[in-house]
Amino acid sequence: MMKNNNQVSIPVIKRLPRYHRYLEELKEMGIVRISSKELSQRMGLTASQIRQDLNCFGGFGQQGYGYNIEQLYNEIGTILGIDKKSKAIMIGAGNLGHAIATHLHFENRGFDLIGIFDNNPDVVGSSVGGRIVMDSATLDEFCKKEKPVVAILCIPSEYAAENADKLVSLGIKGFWNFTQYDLVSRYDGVAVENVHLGDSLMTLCYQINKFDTPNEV
Amino acid sequence: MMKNNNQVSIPVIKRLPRYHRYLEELKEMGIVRISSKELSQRMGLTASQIRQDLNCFGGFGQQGYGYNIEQLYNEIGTILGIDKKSKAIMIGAGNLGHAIATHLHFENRGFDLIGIFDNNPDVVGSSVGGRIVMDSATLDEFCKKEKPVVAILCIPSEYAAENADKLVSLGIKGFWNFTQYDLVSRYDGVAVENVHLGDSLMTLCYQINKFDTPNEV
DNA sequence: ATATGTTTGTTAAAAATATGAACAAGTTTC
DNA sequence: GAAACTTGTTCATATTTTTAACAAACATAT
Repeated sequence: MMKNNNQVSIPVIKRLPRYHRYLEELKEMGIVRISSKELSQRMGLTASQIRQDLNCFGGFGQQGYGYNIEQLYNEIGTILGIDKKSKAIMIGAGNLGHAIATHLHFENRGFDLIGIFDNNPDVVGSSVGGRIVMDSATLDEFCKKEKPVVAILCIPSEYAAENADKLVSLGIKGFWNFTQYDLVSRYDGVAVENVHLGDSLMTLCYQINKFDTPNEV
Repeated sequence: MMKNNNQVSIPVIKRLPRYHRYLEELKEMGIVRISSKELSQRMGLTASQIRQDLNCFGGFGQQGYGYNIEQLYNEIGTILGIDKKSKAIMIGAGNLGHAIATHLHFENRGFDLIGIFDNNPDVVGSSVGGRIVMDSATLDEFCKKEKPVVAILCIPSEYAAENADKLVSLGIKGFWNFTQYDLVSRYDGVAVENVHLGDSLMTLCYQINKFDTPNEV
């Protein structure tokens, strides 16, 4: 069913989780089928874009009928790979790491969080979301044995570079980066998904002040 | 000094915080000036783009010299409005809210977090980052008195819509939305900055699995 | 069965965004 | 004062992303 996924653009990929969310909601409402037109109205975009996005991966709909919601939901899940359950580890169990580890449902999004590491003796040994925080000193050994593929960086920005280098050498193929440090294009074949909360907040700041700033040409 | 900010594209705005970060780093390294060429090499983009981005707001450089780092840093800060210190409140003091409230430096990014609210009696009254969590029942009164402009939503997605509607009626002009709920275009003149962590994780999931999936055309 | 209305997949056009080249004018440096 | 830089700006081009259009396929109703 799947088409060539050789070069699907990032913006398309970024929209898939949103489709997935809306479809899940529709599914739970008991709705069976939907047209690109109606979905577009619900989501606030054009029907054309929906059809084109989906056709990057294959034809999941049917003329005159539309899309079967459950089928499309599953297809998008497969495209995203959330049935794979890749092994992930978290580096840093501070405030943010703690919240991410307990708040997110990794298992619903293609990951299995198999280890949390910190170098603070006060934190090592404590429980975070039912998982015991391990000492960073044992990271090498752990990785060689368990072979995680993704690392979640919840450490201070100044330690990001050295940690990332080390993790890549230990076989990590992707980062979920919560630090301010730019991991962009530092390594080949390593995926990086940045969550720059500070940048996001500043963008909001701009938008807020834009409205009530008089034009001062 | 500022040009017309009537219609600067979102991609440009989203790049400003990154410029800001790099300039801060250069400033702390004691470097005084930099050319668009050198900055472009450090940041992995073209000198042309940097000059064009900056010129959306005005001419901050000087021929033959380049840009004064401290000055440009301050200018970008002003453009983003981080000196304004807009009043912000947080709704939801669970794991994530707790982490956001204690981890982020709001005062460096144009905001002053003046209140945290929750409706869980076990949480109300506790201290989060030095701030006492207030009862959601007192939200109306608080807003009428303090007039916050931004709300940070750290509540379960199913309560997002009702809370947002209420907050808008109480004068909120912008949301930092950590829920999965789509606040897009629900209100006019209200800024929304989404942090969809689940979507971000699924995007990473796709990228990870893309590499090791054989083409099945 | 047939006609009518719906909706997809796909192609083509349009819009937005990014890139690159060029250059006069102002600075710095020697 | 001359040579080397570098910006702000303009223009042309390339790339990416979005929107529009429509034939072919299906559903539904009579």
